[in-house]
Amino acid sequence: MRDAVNSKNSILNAAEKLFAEKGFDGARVSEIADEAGVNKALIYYYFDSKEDIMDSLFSILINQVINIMRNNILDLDLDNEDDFDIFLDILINHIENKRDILRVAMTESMKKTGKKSIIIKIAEMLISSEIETMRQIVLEKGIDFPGDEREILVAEFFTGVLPVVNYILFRDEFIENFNMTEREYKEYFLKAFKETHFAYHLRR
Amino acid sequence: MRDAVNSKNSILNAAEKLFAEKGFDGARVSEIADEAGVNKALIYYYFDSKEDIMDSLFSILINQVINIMRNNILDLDLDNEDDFDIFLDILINHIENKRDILRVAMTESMKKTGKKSIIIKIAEMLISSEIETMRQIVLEKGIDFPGDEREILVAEFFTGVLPVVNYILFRDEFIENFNMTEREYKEYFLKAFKETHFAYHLRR
Amino acid sequence: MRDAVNSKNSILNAAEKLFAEKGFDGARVSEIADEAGVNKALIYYYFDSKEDIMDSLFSILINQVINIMRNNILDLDLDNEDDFDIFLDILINHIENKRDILRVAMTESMKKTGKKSIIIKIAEMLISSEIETMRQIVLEKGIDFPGDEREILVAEFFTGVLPVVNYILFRDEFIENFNMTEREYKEYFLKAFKETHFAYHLRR
Amino acid sequence: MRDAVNSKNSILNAAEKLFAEKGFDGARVSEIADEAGVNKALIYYYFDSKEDIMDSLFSILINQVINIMRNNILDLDLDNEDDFDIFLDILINHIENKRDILRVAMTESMKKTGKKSIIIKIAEMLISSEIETMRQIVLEKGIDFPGDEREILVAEFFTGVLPVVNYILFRDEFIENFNMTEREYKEYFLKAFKETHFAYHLRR
DNA sequence: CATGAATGAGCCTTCATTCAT
DNA sequence: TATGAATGAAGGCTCATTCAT
Repeated sequence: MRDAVNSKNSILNAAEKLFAEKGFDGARVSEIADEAGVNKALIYYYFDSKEDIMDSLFSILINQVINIMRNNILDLDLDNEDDFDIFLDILINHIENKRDILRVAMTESMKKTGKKSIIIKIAEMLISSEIETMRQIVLEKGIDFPGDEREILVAEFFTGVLPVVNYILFRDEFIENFNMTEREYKEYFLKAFKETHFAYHLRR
Repeated sequence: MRDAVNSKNSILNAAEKLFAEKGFDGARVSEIADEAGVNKALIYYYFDSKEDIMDSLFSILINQVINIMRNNILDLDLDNEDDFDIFLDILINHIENKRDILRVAMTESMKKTGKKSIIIKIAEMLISSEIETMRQIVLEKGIDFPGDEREILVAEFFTGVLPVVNYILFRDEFIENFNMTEREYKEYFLKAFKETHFAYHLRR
Repeated sequence: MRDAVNSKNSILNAAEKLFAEKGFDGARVSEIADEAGVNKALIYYYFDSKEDIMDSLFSILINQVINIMRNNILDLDLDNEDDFDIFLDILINHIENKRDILRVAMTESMKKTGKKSIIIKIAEMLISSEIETMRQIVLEKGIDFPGDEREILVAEFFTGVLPVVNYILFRDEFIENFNMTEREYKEYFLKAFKETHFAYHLRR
Repeated sequence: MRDAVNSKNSILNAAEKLFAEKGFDGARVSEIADEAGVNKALIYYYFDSKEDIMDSLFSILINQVINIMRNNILDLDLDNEDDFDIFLDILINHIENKRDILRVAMTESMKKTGKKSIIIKIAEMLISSEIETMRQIVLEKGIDFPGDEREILVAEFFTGVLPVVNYILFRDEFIENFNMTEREYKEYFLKAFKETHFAYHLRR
């Protein structure tokens, strides 16, 4: 191979896949090496430790989230149904693409390790970004700034972001166990999501 | 403390705690023994394997869910705000009490192991119960049976149950990182939850 | 085997032998296990780490040195040739018996690790003991206390103890390479040692 | 700095330092490369293996010993106190300069590897040289050839050379642990050494 | 000469599990 | 029931060494 970039990426991809399947502790470094098609020792040439691989993956994820946010998605007017649909589509698409690493992020974030979890880090970014957007809207349109920014964070996080993430992560199992098609699964979820989260935006 | 029943319970309690903290793979049988104050080998007198401990915990959880469901919680009329509040209170309380094991259930269920996850099992129970309840209402009141039972499952699961579970599981970290009090955290969540999930019930 | 004391001792003996042959870093834990006839993991049941094995060996050595010192060897009058001969005999015998671990102690002590080496620890014990003995003699006989106790330490250590230790440690190689018998080797060394170290005691 | 000769020398110097600090097995090839400021692979351009580096260092040491011996140091009359002082000074100086590599030579020689140790090789050189010198003296002065040349070797080695070597190797630790100045340490040792080894020469 | 990338072998340590009492 | 001792099977990580450029 003799190709540094490819080797390192192979490792990252393999790790992402295996961490998603078995969890961080359940995945074996040797499996990652096999999956990546590289020598096990090479992993330690590029990374300090197994944990360092996960940190790198999380770091990449965070950068991607930042890029997504920069792409003015948040400029959409979520109180408008068409915009909300577009936003939802984009959001689901992004989450869909980051499925595996998000699965890892969720499971690892739920452990009580004492360290700041990656999900919280992402939440921080989202809120600070959303608040910035809001301030601009407030300035431009002269409307009231909504009560407490932390209130928005909590609402968006638990009734907006997390349901979508969970919808993606549990899809395969849901479809298999409750015999529905992927189309039905999506239809049911979107209907419910719009009746709840969109309704919430409307009312504000 | 040193009799049979207590030994077994000590082990289960210790395992619940450690699985919640470190995940199933991260927790060590010897740690469980230490935390439980029993000899490591004794664990294998009561349980076949480490996995058997978790299965036992999940089995207990499922029985508790069944008991909760039997206690006619589902007889409440969720389209009535007072009833919804009562229901929400009870639900949150129950989830609160099962915090640790639910944390384990969530993290383990998110892995792509191929086996039916415990979260799916619980979802199955909830839907079959809810549908049974509905059938009775349909019979008694002569009203229409709602479109598709699976639609209800999806809606209830992703916009009802999971947000509440996540609200409990992420509490400590949220409070710590976004400097809010426990009271504020609860207030913000309940407000959002009612504006979404309760609104959803109303509209049906 | 199922015999704790024997297992632990087997490990210690095997480690002593292998550390002496190959040095601490050169010896393999698996070799130690094989040599001891125990499972490799059992080593970690009794010891925290490979280093802990060596520390235990050194700790045992130090205790033995203490015991040797307690056995009033130091009460001998080293300025009397017969006593000196007896003393020398005892000293050589002891060192002979602790050959292997002393070999390890010497090689490890020569590394510049920054930690206090075991050879220095033993030297400390010897000097404090010798000084105590001297104080008593001074008190009993009313003679002058020799100049500086540290002077004695240096002299005894480099012209007394270390030569004897080295004489033991280099024996096999000397005999093999300079074709002498064990008897000749001993004779030559004792002659030289008495002409130097004993002469030194005499002159004081 | 970056030319061939310097690269090789950097490697040798770095290896000497690290072998002295950590022993041959404890030192890492990558550390040597870092310390030398060269690429790790370059080491294998100049040397066949890690062991080859040490062999080169020992080879250099032996050549230096030969040079030292050629400088007619051994022509001094060690039975004359002034000459003995001069000799001692020169000897200590030389050993001082070869400190690090001598430390390695000592520790590696003490292992029971079966191979002829470098310390023994040096001893061989010393004795053959000394004996040659003696034969000349015997021829020139018509005096008796001393009993057994191996007797001389043993005496010189264990009561002459090794004490001086050890004095150098243990200096730093001695000074630090027995709170003496470097000057005191030297004074005490020289006094003892002369009272023993010089006295021995006198008596012959 | 020099170097970034790669690797086979193996090392220390751990862990779930079992055995004997 | 309970436990100290024991073990097979890895697991993460390291290291001397080699390769390709």
